[in-house]
Amino acid sequence: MESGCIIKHFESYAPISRSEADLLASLEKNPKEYGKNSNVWCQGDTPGDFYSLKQGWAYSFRDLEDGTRQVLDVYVPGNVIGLRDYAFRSRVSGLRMLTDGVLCAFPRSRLTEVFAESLLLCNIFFTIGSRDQAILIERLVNLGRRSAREKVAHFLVETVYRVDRTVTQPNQPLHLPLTQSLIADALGLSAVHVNRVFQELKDEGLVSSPNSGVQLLELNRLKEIARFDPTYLEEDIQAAMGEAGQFRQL
Amino acid sequence: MESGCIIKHFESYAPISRSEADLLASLEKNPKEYGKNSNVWCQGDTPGDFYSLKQGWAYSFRDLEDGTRQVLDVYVPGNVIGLRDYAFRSRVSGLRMLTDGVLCAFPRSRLTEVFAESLLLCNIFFTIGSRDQAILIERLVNLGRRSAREKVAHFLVETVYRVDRTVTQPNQPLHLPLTQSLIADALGLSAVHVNRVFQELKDEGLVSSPNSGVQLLELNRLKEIARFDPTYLEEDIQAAMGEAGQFRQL
DNA sequence: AACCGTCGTTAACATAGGTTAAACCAGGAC
DNA sequence: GTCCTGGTTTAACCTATGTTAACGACGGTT
Repeated sequence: MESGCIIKHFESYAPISRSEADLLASLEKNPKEYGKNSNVWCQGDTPGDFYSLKQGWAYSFRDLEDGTRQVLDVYVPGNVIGLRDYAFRSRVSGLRMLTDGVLCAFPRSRLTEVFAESLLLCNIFFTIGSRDQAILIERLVNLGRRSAREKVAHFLVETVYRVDRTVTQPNQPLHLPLTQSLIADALGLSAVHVNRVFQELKDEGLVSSPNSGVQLLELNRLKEIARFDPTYLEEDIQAAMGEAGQFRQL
Repeated sequence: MESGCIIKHFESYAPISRSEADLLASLEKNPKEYGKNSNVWCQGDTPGDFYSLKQGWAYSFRDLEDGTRQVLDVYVPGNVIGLRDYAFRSRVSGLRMLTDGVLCAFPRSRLTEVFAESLLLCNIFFTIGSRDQAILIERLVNLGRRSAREKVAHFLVETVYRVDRTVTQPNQPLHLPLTQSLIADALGLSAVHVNRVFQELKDEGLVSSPNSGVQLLELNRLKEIARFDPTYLEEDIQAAMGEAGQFRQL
């Protein structure tokens, strides 16, 4: 477990060598715990570090002038967070914990060095950026052209897909630590209306909400409602680097 | 002019060396002309090339099952297009010309080589990805949490900001080759309603629509309406690479 | 000149989703 | 136990935006 949280995540993209693992390990400063609802950074802050999310859930968001907010993305364990601010002098969005969790920080200033030392890692970072964009694109489609019912279903299904299923028990009911008002702010809806949709979905036996959070009971029905097509989550670094890529030497 | 269209664009991020310019030049296959409304690629296609937009305007979009569509982004001369598909086996969105134009293609397979040969170019590509994300984020906020009037104003102002003002005559009225139904599809609105807000804006003397396209007459008023904050367009590669970055040798 | 297709415009009507507000519920702090 | 607080639930009411449909203006084609 102390193999470092970035490393494990990166291995899911491509086999990485000993030296590359060392390089990644050198990036990580000490893991740090954050309490539920605590801010990791705020929009406008000067970006110093990127993070990888070792435990727990987080979300990025923008607060608007009129007191309303837009949730931009939800992060699940394993995700690399903050690359989006790579070339900016201030953070374009805030980051807050959705649950208690642990983050590993690594300094932005060292990213260029990593690029220089490992082409594979460079490609993986690029792949992550590409995937992040694909997710944003899909969220855009969701916001722009789907009904509230479809939006909610799509968001739930996507989130399940993003959870690393190697961690989740395959056949267990799927539990997401999302609140209804978070979902509302992610989908551009009011919390009241999200609740209306939830009542429907509950009546149909597709979801339930125990103490807190959401349980997905009928993933397949939800996929149908959302017309969910997971292509946009199936990135593949081989497609980018070609077969030869991974045999390159340092 | 034949210095290559990518090169000019990249120089706007950082001074690039002779050898880097040569490297970039080697990427470009022949510029090719595309007619208005022609498809450059379709969603689902196997991604082979990236493009830089030398002349004219283009837009990326997704067609939905119910016949509706979502416009994802509009591209103006100079933009690099398609990086988003970097790590995917099929294009996540289609690309179509908004006007007649010229594109330069460069093969994805060579991008890794570029990364290997020039750290600066690698960083610039990363910066472009970062900027693309910032634009998507802002579009998300626009779709999720603003009124139709604000959406339209914001979209127009953003688009003006993205046009390279070194090309545009500074004090000329700003003309954008956008159609109302494109704007509708970009903002998740109906064409009819976009027209309604256009009537308003025209009555107030903020925009006009001559033969075709949109003229912005009162940019400052539009910015107010949109509560436009251009921070998200002001990326800066120095922030990422640090001061030392650009003095590195090949 | 006549035709056609695309885009813009307008009006009448329909509805999904917003707003407000009040009650409720569970868990944590004391 | 009692109080709070953050989240959920319900209901009544309201409005921004969608839908449909018809017409007009323009540019390109034959």
